Amino acid sequence: MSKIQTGKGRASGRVTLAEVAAHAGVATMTASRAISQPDMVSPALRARVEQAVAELGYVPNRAARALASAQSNVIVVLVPSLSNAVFTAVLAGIQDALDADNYQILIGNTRYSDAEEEKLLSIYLQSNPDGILLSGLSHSKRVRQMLAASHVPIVSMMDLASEPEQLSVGFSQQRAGYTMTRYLIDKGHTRIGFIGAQLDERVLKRAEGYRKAMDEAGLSDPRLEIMVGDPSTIALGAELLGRILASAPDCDAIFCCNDDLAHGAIYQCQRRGIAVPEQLAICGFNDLPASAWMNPSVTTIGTPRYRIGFEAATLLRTVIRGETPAATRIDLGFTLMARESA
Amino acid sequence: MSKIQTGKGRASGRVTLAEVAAHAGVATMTASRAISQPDMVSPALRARVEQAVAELGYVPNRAARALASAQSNVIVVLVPSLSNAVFTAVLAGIQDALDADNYQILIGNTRYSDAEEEKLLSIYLQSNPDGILLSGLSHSKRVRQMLAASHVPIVSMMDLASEPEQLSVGFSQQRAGYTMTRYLIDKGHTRIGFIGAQLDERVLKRAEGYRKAMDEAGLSDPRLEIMVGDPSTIALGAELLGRILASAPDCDAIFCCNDDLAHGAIYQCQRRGIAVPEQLAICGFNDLPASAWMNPSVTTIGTPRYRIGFEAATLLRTVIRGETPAATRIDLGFTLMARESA
DNA sequence: CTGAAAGCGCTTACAG
DNA sequence: CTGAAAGCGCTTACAG
Repeated sequence: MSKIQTGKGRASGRVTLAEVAAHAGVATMTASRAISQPDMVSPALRARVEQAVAELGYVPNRAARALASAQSNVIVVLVPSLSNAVFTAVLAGIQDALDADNYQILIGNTRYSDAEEEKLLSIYLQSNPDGILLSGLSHSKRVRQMLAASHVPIVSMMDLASEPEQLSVGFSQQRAGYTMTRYLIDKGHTRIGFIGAQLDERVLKRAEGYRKAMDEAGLSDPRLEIMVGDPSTIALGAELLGRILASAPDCDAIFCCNDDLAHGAIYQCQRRGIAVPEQLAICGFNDLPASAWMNPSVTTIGTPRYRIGFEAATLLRTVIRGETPAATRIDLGFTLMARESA
Repeated sequence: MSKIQTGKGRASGRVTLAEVAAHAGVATMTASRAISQPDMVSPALRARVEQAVAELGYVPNRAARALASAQSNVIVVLVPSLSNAVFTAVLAGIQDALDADNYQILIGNTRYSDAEEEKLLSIYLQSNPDGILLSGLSHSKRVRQMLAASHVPIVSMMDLASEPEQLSVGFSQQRAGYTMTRYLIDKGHTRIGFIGAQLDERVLKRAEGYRKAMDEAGLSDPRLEIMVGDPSTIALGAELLGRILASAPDCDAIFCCNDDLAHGAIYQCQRRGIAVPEQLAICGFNDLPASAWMNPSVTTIGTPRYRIGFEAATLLRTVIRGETPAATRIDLGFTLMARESA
């Protein structure tokens, strides 16, 4: 009883479990159980502990729990961008999937940089995460080494892995690029340009799909491709429209690697007096909200980003629990949204 | 020496500091210092420890460090949304400000919900954060109690606190709302509508500013106000345009509480054949990227969201270090962006 | 500059 | 169902 102190603990200045236990008149570990595994404690003691927790304003120390249990309840999520609506939707899906469990989600923004990804991973690995959600399949050697050494379960999001041992949830970026290009070809376009920015692995795969379709149709022409490493923005789309029309003035359709670019290209056409789609068809990728509302509305590829996050988190949780997942490679597909702009 | 094991630690399955120390032939605490305070260790020993770290692939256990040092190096950030570009910009500013330091940033998305904010805060408080960055000034009683009991330094973002003891970084939402409304009045508009969604505290303050300006000009009319709790989206803007024109058919200008709504309203005007700004002026708030590019380009309020994050994090860091900040209330202002739509 | 000891606040087997 | 003991992997004063 005399262990009840001032209500302030020691080093951390916080109430400890031992103080709660003393206050409730039980052993520390009974208090621990009353909190973590309430079913294993008699209702009477449980109630006393709960009351002590409330009276003392006890806040568990997560570091102590993690250290003692060798279990962090942390899940790390690495995304390349937070300003891209695609990844914020992925995050929303992850949050929803993990909401019931007591996981702490560590969100890292790699900003499309290998160095940043390495840095974040090395820091987050210090938290001994239960699992990791990664964006994309291609990572630097150091990242792969750290990941392998950590023995932490990983699920890759956005695209599908070739080997089934690697857990992945997404859709074929290449097939989506191919599908959109075929759509434009089937509409009768013959001079179809491709505008790619950021040049992350997903954009590169979409470009591959574009090239495949163009090759098959005998329509390939390097002048029709504009690829730049800058981030995808509306402003860049406007600029690249000018670049591609300079490079291929007879261009009759443009496949933009994502919607921001397509929006910028369309706004720029409006300023230049180019009729979309009559003179120039323009389509995008990802189906951002504005695409359905702009005038003209934008033809694009709808992507299941929320579901990617949700299913990836669900899959990861299954693996963390030691259960065997029904599938290790979950293809969520994509949808061609045919609208006015192409 | 015989302490060097298989390279695998015990419970956590990881290499420990003790193993690193044994490998380097030094005491555990010398190894600890070589890593945390390298200046306090002789170059020779430091090199041996560093080599041991590399050879063994040592990853520090953050939970153990936090527990022993009673210092988490965690900073909690609570934002109401991740799909709103305003808050992702705030986060980018925070990241940049804290990049050099070894902080782990815990990002929580409260989804504009008090209950969710309480839940996240109670979980994050378990990590014993060094500091907290909060969005807005108004919080539930439980949140205020938890915050007070925690004794953790807090900086509020987005708006300015009335009491100087409360650290805050942002700008006056009310003044911004007033400024935009005055602008419309000065342009000769007399039937100025206000469309508000989400109805978080910032929107409410902007509405207050709108009302003040309208009152002063003797132009107030409740039929000119549409307030709904739904999240701000382009789709909602399109819908609310219809609602306000039904409520006040003679409306000659609309102040949308943010850009998404303004975009939707403008797209809807285009579909209905209403000329913007000739028949109806429309303006927004926040200056999202599309606002500068749309046709017509959108008159709006430019807000210093990136800088809010950056300065708030910088202020918090100052306080955490025990230093006295130059100012406790940092007004970053706003900018009226007069463009084509109003 | 270097080190042996104690302790951070929990949980995990192990008994009873 | 309940509890005394040991230990998780670090760091913090305190000596030398």
